[in-house]
Amino acid sequence: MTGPRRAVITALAHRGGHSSAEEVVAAVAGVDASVHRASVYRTLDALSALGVVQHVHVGHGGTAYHLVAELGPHLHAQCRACGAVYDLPLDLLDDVAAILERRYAFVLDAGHIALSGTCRHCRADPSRATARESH
Amino acid sequence: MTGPRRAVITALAHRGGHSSAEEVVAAVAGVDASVHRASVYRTLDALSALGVVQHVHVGHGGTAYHLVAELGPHLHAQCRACGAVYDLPLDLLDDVAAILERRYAFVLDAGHIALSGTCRHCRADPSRATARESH
DNA sequence: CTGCAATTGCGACTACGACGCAATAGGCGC
DNA sequence: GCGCCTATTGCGTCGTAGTCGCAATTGCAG
Repeated sequence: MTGPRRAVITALAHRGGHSSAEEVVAAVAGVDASVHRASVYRTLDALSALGVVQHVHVGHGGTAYHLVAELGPHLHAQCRACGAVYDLPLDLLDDVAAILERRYAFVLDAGHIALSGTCRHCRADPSRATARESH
Repeated sequence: MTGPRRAVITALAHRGGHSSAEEVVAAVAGVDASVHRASVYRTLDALSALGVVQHVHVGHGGTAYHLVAELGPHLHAQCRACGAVYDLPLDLLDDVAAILERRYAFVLDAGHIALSGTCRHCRADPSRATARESH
């Protein structure tokens, strides 16, 4: 457990919730300015392998990282219009996972991607949308 | 309906299945070498808006495009180990969509992201994995 | 305290995609 | 068929996200 690794964990804890890799880089710089960008990336990979952090692929928005300990395992959904990421209960896709396993022998890793759709705010007020994915 | 647009549709049809943007660029070059990279990207966006093509965010693998007419609307799952993308029936997430709408007023767009997991081949033979997402 | 393997800092590099702008070409009305 | 106006294109450049090779460093075990 080296300096940079502690800095990454500290930064993730300090920010809370989901952070993009580049946000983590910035937050780490605030903890220990001598830590290099590439080390943050490598550390995030290493901590993923150890199960300390999880990463989620968010459709349009790249990759998000978060501490597992902070919220426990859970699922994600992203609003296509405003980009917000919502947390969902872990069991939401249990039935789907069972079907996939039975019919296709495919083992689902539900927490690894964010579902996509439109959140209630953006349904009501489409102008909320930041200049995100309109295509 | 201009030259480049036809070239993109032709290229997509010629390749069949799912193609990354850069694969489309390469295929288009084979049809009409004078078509610029940026035009392919813009055309894919335009055709998405028209509903002629669909794009899917595939966890680790970027974005994939396909003609809607070719297979009809459907869902996707990607194997985290080997990167293969599988097609799934459209109704697989209907129950989940209903729950999300009822409980969170979130409108699910199930076809827009690929579910993640491990396919039957990679379960049986982990060495199959190309140098993809191990983290 | 010493030595070795793992990790780090660094910079350059790739890939994917977006943007601004001037030139071009589609297709509509006539 | 003709000309005009708008949408689209080609082009280069920029930005972002992430990776790589390598030499220097650091953690840790003995």
